[in-house]
Amino acid sequence: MSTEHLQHFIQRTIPMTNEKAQVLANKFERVELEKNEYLYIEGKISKATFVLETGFIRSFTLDSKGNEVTTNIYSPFCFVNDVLSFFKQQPCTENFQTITPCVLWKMSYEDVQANFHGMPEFRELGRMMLITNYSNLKVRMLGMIKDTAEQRYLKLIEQHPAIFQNVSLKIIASYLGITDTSLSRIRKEITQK
Amino acid sequence: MSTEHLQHFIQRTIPMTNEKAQVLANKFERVELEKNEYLYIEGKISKATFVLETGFIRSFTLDSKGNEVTTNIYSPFCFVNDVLSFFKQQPCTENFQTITPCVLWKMSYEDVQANFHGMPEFRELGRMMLITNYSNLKVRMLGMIKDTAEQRYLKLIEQHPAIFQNVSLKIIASYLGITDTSLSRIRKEITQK
DNA sequence: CAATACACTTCGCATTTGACAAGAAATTAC
DNA sequence: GTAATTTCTTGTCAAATGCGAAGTGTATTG
Repeated sequence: MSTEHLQHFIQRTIPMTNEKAQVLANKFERVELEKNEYLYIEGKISKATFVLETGFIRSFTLDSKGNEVTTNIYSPFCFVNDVLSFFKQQPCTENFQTITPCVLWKMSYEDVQANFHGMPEFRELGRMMLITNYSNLKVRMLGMIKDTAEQRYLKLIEQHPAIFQNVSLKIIASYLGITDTSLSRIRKEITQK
Repeated sequence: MSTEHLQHFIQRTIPMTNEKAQVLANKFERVELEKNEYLYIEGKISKATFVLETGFIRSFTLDSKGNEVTTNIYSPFCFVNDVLSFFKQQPCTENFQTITPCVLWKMSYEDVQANFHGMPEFRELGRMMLITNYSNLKVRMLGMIKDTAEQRYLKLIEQHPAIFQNVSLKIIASYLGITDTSLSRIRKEITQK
């Protein structure tokens, strides 16, 4: 299978020559997953890190009442991992599950370790993964604070319309921090305007 | 003024010899601030990074209705900075303000840059700053999802009792994601148990 | 095709939470 | 020490939100 798109993703993330990017891309293993398969389980230690090429993935955890709460929805191309669990080899704090069939690129913890010291580009990629994740989390956190549920919904439609063709409104609602009932009400109000 | 405590903080963060830690510590400049002074202003680019030795600081932003929402409360010893603004030299997304008089250790962006390449310990400290901030943010985010306001309140008392002697309940309530009215009700219920 | 499951919407009701205002207590300023 | 300000609590009321159930439409399966 072609690593062409993966290579471009790497170059978008960290500028480097085609050759270097090709070397890095070849260190990933292609993985296909069905719908509803798990990448990470809460409480277990992450053994691999992923890049998503096609499909949709969500991370979720349980609230105090036992309800599943979606913490993130991943659409391609992007890193998919529990960075803290992976780098610090501590238990995952969330579950990661495919929402649709997915094509992923996988690298094991051992492979990352083996390449980390020899290749500066590798370290840079790891660093960028951390910064990207942190940045996304912060944007999300501030969005939760500053915006109303309706504003978050409109932003999501605008920025990730593909999610609405592939992910159920129940999961989207949970990601927006509301129930599917409330989301339904919001959608009704918007169409009436 | 003695850099002794700063040096120990550095060594707790990244294990290194006393000599190395002393060199690093000496690159910080001691700063004293009054109550209610600002370290960072939303929209401006961070020019310095801080370590808090004594006092309390909060970060906050405005929600869609213009209310101040406290995003974090900092108590010593800890890093205080808008990491993304500092490292990527992009506008701050929050305001940082002293809640009490504070003693801080400051390093300018230029000094960090000047030392970053020569000293591996420096890079490590920067990396650890990023990881610590990310980890804290993630714990906070998950706490907001998984716990009730009462549970968050009890955890804060348990883990940072000193905050309750130095920070107003209005700010604490906002940090917990509720109004001061709700916090007052929670406190009442707890004492009645 | 029929049966079943699933996704989404909608209704009524209960609960939670916030907004506002009043008042008590504590702190600060002069 | 007194006045002024701020902080904290408490009550009432209104709005927002979640919950459970019912109903509709769509997709899936045997």
